Amino acid sequence: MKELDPLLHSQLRLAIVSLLLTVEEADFVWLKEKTEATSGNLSVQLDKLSEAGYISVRKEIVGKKPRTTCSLTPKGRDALNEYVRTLKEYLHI
Amino acid sequence: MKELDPLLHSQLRLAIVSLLLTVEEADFVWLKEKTEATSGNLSVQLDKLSEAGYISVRKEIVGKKPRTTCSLTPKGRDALNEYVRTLKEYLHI
DNA sequence: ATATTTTGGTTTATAAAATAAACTTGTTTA
DNA sequence: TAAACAAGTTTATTTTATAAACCAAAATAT
Repeated sequence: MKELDPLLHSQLRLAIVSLLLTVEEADFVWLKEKTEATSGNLSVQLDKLSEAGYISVRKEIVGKKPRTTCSLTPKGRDALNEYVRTLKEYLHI
Repeated sequence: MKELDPLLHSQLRLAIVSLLLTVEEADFVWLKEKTEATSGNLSVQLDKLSEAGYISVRKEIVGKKPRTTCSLTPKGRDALNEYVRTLKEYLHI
């Protein structure tokens, strides 16, 4: 049996990547609202996705406030597609 | 966002349940071969699924050897269906 | 006959994740 | 100007997954 990419096979990271799939760009605050994760957890998981090259993260100051914007990279998109393929094999869907 | 049943959202447990979906009954040795898990890991995860009522486990001695046979319960099947529904929502598939 | 290996596991220990709590820095607001 | 808030980060704790060690009985080799 093929293994499920452990980077994607995590509740929160899968949620993040799924959201990014629909939206082209998303900031920290929006992701936090959508996922209902704590800031800390979200921060950690974004780092992991970023280090894997699955998402790109841009940090800037906008109107005196910090803003962290994320988007799915082609590599991330590929990984997700592969993950879905594997899942479908598992679940016969 | 709905949460993915943590009992199913685990590489090995999902593999086990997926296999049981196709086969009505399976013994420890067969599951071990198919999943390529270690005995210890398999034993632990079967216990968790069993305690959750997702699978039923029968232990017997057959021809002087122990045999552990597992099968998916209706509850387990329902949980898996729900899990799949949630995943589909996440992934838009 | 008796060591030795194999089978079919279980139990315990370790490594890795996920999550939460505490902290930081700058910014409003009372 | 002290208190509260926003947007995060860092560190600590808990939970999970995984692996290593162990066990009992049977089969095999010596």
